[in-house]
Amino acid sequence: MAHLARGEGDALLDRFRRHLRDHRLPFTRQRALLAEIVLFSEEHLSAEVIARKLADKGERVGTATVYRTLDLLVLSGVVRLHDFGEGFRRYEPMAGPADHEHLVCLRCGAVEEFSNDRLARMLPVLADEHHFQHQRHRVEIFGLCHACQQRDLKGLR
Amino acid sequence: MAHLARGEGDALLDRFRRHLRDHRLPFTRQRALLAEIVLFSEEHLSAEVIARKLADKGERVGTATVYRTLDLLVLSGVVRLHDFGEGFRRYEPMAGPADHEHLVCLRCGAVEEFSNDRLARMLPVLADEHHFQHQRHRVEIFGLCHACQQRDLKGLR
DNA sequence: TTGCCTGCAAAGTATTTGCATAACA
DNA sequence: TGTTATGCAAATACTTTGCAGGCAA
Repeated sequence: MAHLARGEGDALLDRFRRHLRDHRLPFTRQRALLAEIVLFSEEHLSAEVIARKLADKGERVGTATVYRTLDLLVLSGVVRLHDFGEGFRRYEPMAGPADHEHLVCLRCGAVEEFSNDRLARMLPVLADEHHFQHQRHRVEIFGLCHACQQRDLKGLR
Repeated sequence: MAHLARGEGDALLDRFRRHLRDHRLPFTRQRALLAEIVLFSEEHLSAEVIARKLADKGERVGTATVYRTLDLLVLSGVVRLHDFGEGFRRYEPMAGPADHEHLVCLRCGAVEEFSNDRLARMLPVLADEHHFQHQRHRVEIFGLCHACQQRDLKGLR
């Protein structure tokens, strides 16, 4: 992960604030707290993890507010929603215009990102071959992350 | 869809029966009914749709049995489980050893399949470049199916 | 017969909604 | 001050589990 350039989180936060202002929606304490957690995170957070981070800070924020604010962040275009088929959703800061794909570790659940031009160019072409109009896509590779591979090697010795 | 060669459903059904026999598990009426619906389907069915198909046949099969039998079908390796992030899961007959990817229509929800050798070879390589051990992957392209594109064109005239 | 299965209903998990109160602009 | 948000709790959607009774081998 760790794709956010310094200041990128700030830019997203600004965009979020602008979105709220443009729609005459208040920038509340809860929204600020949530936005900060998600927009400056290097991970793909779940609603539950976000709620726990708030609780750890000593902030009392209701579950409904967490979900409603996440919706708002997605609507503002500063956060991207993911469903890796785990039974819950994850949220990550929108990292510039560059799309990226995911590597999901089946052992430890870690999620890494990658992007590849050749892949990105290929998918709309493949769609077209099937008379399908590509709008967006999702590529996920499931397997073992580097750390878990190392751990396996150690275990075998 | 429509990828199943004639007789392929029968082969899968045989494999399912063999799996049950090998594990000393009974081949019950419900399991036969469910297997038939899923293994001979051309679509990616949800548990709900499967239950409805059973009900339409006048068969009374409990929800729990539907889910438990689907688990069994997945375990036997004759059915593949999918989660397209719709809030529920879908099941499709395992179509030979050839992996395929999905085209999901955002308008009508139709799911088409496709496969591409170059793509299939590319993904393990990309994983490897990130020191990630590829086990399986998921490629989904979201957009408009041919029918929905046509419909749009008509609407514009 | 014996073990596994089945249906039902209750529990579980993640998320959404309704409503009285509270906070923002 | 007038919206709109918030927290709580109840509701929802899909799936899983527990249990008493019922089939398959």
